[in-house]
Parts: sequence; structure tokens; C-alpha cells
Amino acid sequence: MKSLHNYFNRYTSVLISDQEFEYIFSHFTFKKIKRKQFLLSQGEVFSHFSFLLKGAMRKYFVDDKGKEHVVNLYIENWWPGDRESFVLGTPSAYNIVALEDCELLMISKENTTKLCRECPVFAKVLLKLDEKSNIASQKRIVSNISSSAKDRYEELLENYPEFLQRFPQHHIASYLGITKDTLSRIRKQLLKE
Amino acid sequence: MKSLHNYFNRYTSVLISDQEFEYIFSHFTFKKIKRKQFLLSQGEVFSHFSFLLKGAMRKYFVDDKGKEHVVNLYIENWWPGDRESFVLGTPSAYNIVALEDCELLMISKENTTKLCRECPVFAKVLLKLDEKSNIASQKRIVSNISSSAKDRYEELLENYPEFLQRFPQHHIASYLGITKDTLSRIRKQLLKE
DNA sequence: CGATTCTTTGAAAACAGTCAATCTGTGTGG
DNA sequence: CCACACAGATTGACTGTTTTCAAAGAATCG
Repeated sequence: MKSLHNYFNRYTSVLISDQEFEYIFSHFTFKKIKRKQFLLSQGEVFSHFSFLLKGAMRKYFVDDKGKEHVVNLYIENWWPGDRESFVLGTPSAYNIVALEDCELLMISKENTTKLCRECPVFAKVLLKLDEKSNIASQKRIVSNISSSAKDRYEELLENYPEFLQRFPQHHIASYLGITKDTLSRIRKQLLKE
Repeated sequence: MKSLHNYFNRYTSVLISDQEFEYIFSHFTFKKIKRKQFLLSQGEVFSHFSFLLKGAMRKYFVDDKGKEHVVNLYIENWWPGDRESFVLGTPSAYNIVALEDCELLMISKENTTKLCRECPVFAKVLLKLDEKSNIASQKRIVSNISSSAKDRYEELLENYPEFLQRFPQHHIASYLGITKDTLSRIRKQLLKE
């Protein structure tokens, strides 16, 4: 699969030779998940890294009032997962479900640590992923604490315009921390402008 | 300084021998910052890791309407900084200012990469820091999108009870994404219960 | 003591959530 | 090809939460 190799080269600025990549790649397994099926269910330990080759997923949890909250939306070239469960080995509080038929590359925690030992570039790639993830999280936090619902939606349109084509509005609304009704009204208002 | 060595051993579960630590430590420099002085000003590139030995700081930015928003609050054993500016070498959007007289250990980006090459445990420690930071960010995002102002404040009381003693309410309010007025009213309401 | 910073409060307005009803489009099975 | 079900989007009326602004009160520091 060229997809992952391209991703490593392009998004992590860590150059990996074909040989090295082939060795790394041999530790991944291919997995298909059909629409509406779960990659992770609340309460399970999720001890894999997974790279989304094709499809779309959402990560969410159910609060004590029975309401769903979308924590992440994933499309091609993203890494669905739960870092906390992976790192600490604790049961996950989240569900990850396929919104379209999906194809994934998975690598177990054992193979991850093995590869990190054997293959410094791979360790470097993981470091880069964490860096990128940290930077993105920081931006989302800043947006949440400082912007209105309308501004947050407009920021999402700028940063991830694909999301609108791939995800229904009520999931996007939940991801932004607002209700579908409010998002609908915001869109109406933006049309008038 | 034992403080940093203890931190590495305790919080990253990476054991470091005294010799190793001494070598690592030799790459840090000691820095004092007086109350109200800045560790970082908007527009500067911040290419250091810094470990807070003593004191308290806040990271904030000023939006287009001239309003301040507190992005992070730091006390002893935290790492004030801007990961994005460090990683990408871009000018920071944030200010970091001392709220009390502070003492810090600083390490430059050059020394960081040098140490990562020479000293695998140090690389491991940085990886752990990023992991921890990712997990914490995730929790904050979840809190922001799914909890009311009151619940967010109660979560903060649980997770960081020290903050109340160290930071004025209006900074805590801003950190939570609410106004000082609202926080004041929430506290009043909680007293009645 | 005076200056500054921090906190509280009231009243009005802006904002977002709730609930229920309706409207839209899509696809499936008969 | 139609009828129907289903998921998604919109809307109105209402409720609740949070912000705004201005003013006053409390605490802290030099």
C-alpha cells in the first residue's frame, strides 16, 4: 500500500527508504469494516494504531443523560483510535463506528514497541504524529474557549471543507459542541450574508 | 536540581540513572523570571522546552476584539511553552507571563535534538510528555464540547484543586471559556448546595 | 493610606438548547 | 414504478444559560 508510505513522507517529514518501509509495513494488518460496524466499543481496551485508508468514521461517547457527543471525525489518512486506552491500557470511554465502508491498516501495541526499538525512523514518525496531534488539539481548545458557535463552524469550513460532504450535519454539530438545531440556524443565517 | 529528575522518574515511568541524568541536566540552563514579566511574547519564536521549578504562569492570547483568552495555566512541574512554535519554528500567537516570581529550567531546540540522538531515554521522556499532553488535551476537548460551565468548573476543582489557591478567578474563568461574572455566579450557586 | 486588582451583583440582551412538528431526499421491497 | 420507511434537515415557540455593561464592594500591596 503506497498510501501509508506517502503519508509518512509527506506529513511527517521523515524520509523512509523502500526497504525500511517494506519492513515497517510487514507489521501492519489490513482490515475492512462495513458501514455501521464498530472499530471500538466503549469498555474495550484499544491497543492498536490504525490508519484509515478509505472511508469515514466517527468517535463518540454517551453521557450520563444518554446523549451522544462526537469527539472526532475521521476520513482518509487519519488515525482513528484512543491514545489514552493505548498508552495506559485502560478500557476506552469511546465508540468508533464506520459511517461508510472502511479499509484500515492496523498495528498492535507489541509490534509498535518492537518497531520503535528496531527502527528509529518509525519511532520518529510516531513522535511526529503526537506533535501534530498536540498542535491540532491546542487549536481546537482555543477555538472552543474563545469563539462563538458561528465562528467555530466557519473555522471548520476553512480547515476541513471536506467534512461537509462526508458527514451529516448533526454529527458536525455535535463535534462542534452545539445541537443540530443551532447549526441549522447558523447555516441559514450564513446564507443570508 | 532533583526536581526535574524526580519528575522524569515519577511522571514518565522512564528510569534514568544519576549519571545519565547529570548529562541530560548539563544541557539545561537555569532562569528566573519576576512576576509580570514575560517568558514569551506574541510574535516571537519560542524554541525551548521549559520546566517550571517554582512559581505560576499563564499562557493567553488577545483576540481581534482585544479580549484576552487564557489558554493554559502552569504551576510547578509543568512545561510552559508553545509546541507549535517549537516544532514548526513559526512565530507564536501566545503570551506567557509570570503571575508569581518564577524559576525555570530551559533547554534549546538544538540541545533537545542533540540529546535525543545521544540519549535514548531522553527521547523516550519527550515521547511520554507528548502522550500525556495529548491525553490531557483530549479530556479538555471532551469537557468543552459536552459539559456546561458549571460542570466544567467542578471538573477543574476535582482535577486541579491547587489552581484555586494559585490563580485569580477571572483567569480560571477565561481558561474554562466563560466570563468572570458567570464563574462568580456559579460559585455562589455551589455554595448554596 | 491610596492605588490597583479582584470579586460580586443587578438588569437587560444575546445566545443556545429543547421539544415537537414538518419537510426533504434516498433507497428498498412489493 | 409506486408506496413506504427511514434518516436527515428545518422551523417555531418556549425555556434556560451565558454575556454584557456598569457599578459597587472586598482584598491586597507598596
